[in-house]
Amino acid sequence: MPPERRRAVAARERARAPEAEDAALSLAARQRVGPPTIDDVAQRAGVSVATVSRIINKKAFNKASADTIDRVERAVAELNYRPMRAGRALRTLESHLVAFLIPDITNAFYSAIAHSVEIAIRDLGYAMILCNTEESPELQDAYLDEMQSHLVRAVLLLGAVDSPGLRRAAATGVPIVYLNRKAPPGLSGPFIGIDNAAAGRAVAEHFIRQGYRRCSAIHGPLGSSASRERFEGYRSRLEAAGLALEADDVQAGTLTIESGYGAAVALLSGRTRPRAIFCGNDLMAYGAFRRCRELGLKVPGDIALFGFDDNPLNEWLATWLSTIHVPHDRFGPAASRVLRALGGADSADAASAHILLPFRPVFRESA
Amino acid sequence: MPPERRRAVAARERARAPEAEDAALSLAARQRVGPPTIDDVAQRAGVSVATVSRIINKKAFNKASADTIDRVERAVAELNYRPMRAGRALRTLESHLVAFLIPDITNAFYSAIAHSVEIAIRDLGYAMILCNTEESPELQDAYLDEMQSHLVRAVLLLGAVDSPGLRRAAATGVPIVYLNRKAPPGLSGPFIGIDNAAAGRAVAEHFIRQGYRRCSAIHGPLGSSASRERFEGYRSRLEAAGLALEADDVQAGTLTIESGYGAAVALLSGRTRPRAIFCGNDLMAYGAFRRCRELGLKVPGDIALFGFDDNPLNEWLATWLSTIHVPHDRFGPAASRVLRALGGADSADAASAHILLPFRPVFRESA
DNA sequence: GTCGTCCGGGTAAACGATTACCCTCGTAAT
DNA sequence: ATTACGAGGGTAATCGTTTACCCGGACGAC
Repeated sequence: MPPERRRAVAARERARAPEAEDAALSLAARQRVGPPTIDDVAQRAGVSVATVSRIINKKAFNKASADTIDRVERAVAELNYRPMRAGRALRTLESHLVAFLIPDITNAFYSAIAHSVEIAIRDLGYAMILCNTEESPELQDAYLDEMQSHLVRAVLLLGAVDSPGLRRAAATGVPIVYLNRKAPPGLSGPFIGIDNAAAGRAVAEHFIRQGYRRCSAIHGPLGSSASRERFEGYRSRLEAAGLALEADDVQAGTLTIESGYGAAVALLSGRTRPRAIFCGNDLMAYGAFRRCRELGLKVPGDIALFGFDDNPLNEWLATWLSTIHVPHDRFGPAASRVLRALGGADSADAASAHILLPFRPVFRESA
Repeated sequence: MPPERRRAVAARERARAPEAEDAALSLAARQRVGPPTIDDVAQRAGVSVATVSRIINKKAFNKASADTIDRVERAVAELNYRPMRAGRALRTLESHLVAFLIPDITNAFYSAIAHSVEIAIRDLGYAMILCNTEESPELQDAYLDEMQSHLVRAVLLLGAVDSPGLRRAAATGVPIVYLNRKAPPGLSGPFIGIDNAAAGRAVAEHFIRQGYRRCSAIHGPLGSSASRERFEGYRSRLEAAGLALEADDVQAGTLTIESGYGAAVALLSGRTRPRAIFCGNDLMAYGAFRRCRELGLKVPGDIALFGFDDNPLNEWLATWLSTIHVPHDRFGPAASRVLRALGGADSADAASAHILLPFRPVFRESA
């Protein structure tokens, strides 16, 4: 029997044997283990549980004298009491948990965002429960359901994919904040991320400025607003400059290194090859890079690679990769603002707020 | 008022106004929102809550006829009912949460472990609550306390640091599993990781085999058993070969890229320089790599770098880095075994089990 | 016919925390 | 002297689930 159970069981046995004499009762009371409860604090401070609760929650302070507050706080410290979340959650029907759904925890860019968000969430007094969705609608749904039953305050959805469960969750009222990727069509909700279309255009402009005539692209899943918009911005800007992408020069990928490698194999298999490749994220650029090296192509001398996200490792390991820097460390503070607003009076505004973070092209030219 | 609250409030108001006529009652009953409860399921299936509970928990099936089971399961499906965790947790005094404390979520090696562990935890039917401790004892303690109040099943502690809260938590009975880094002195608990001393020796042997006469090291915090043991294994093996490390050739770091860079600056500032550097982890090797390039040194031609962990990105971006491959994808399954054992009859054995994972030196020689 | 003894359930008491009311003073205004 | 009121704090219901008991009937053994 896990030790946490012993206390409950003891209490139940006590209840079942009301004829037990006082000695046994107090024995049972003394023998119980597990964390102290609010009852213990109340007894030790010589007050009722109501008073203790009011004091630890800093509510209705007019209902407690300074002396009482002091006694209670001492009792809390002496017993090392911490309110059990389950009891509180059950009564208030809200927890101190915030769910964070992440498509790929091993992607350093995503985990940098997770890091930033975790700090913000902790500062708000919540704890973060992290779920890896692997871009799978089924997994996302399973977690969405699970998180609801945990009474999470909010769901932060990094890289949302469309799914029945998402639509269900959106309808039930738990706040969903979309990070990096907007809500799927028909759904709305606060969004935190960059202007992907503008960023895509910026890449195109750089290529144009450099005088690259033949440009190409490896884009991510077009079902993702982020991937779609950045690709569309890039494509349309090139087209406006008379450099329209040809079908052969566009490959679709899945935002993984392996997929970037595979796309580069296809892209660079013709007799002639593009001068520059815009990749949907840095990982795909890493994959493309390997293929370039296998073919003996110098980057960026023979072929320029442009990534997206600016993986924190880039400046150390991928000094050849130009990319769009997405300010991962600003997701947390932004999420914090949204979360606070959702709890406030202007929650209607917050529910549809779009926070656009500034992006910044980073040009890396070294070999 | 958050929608989840409305139901509770409605119920309370109902209780406060017992003279309300039936119409108002049923209105209130119909108007309530929020997720369905076990009562709703029971009513819809025409049974008592006890029966519903027994069926959804697959307990005491002899107490339900096939017909009843069917009715209940249909009701659950139709209402999309999911038991609220808080109620369950409060009653059973145990949750479906497993805490995972990670020193640095942006370190891809750690997050690869997190990924593996998350899958294993999900397979066990639990959810993972992830906390970033940043190697800080204070943060670790705060999270340890918080997790206890969440009634977590277990705490998986990746990269434990010694702290009062850890000793307190260890005493209270919540199972703590130490990953990668052993329990601090005086504490015991199941451990999952590699034989760091042997791995350190393997690095030394490689250097000896290669004929490197002057070897050096950038090690991590010696308070960490992992860092200490791998450095000690390396140092002692070199010494046994007559290649004892000199004081100038050893630098301490903090397992970050920046720290590796700084250590390399110091290490490579003398008139002569070591032929090889063993770094406490891959990140520090990345930092050292930059310094080497700044000095115009070829890696591994002029100077060999040896890392530790085998960051998943290495084979794509750091093809010059030899390292000790730690099987990050085996932490999850191992943790799963430990967790299952802790719940089983042999929990005493499990509480002190050491699972040694196989490591594998990876030699990368390309420029 | 009487006694176990299963089957198939229902009843109600917990789990720990919160909070709407209720109660009792002391004091001040009338 | 009476009323009003605020300060200080206690009582008990309640959140959703689980589960130890209780209960009525069917059925077989004696």
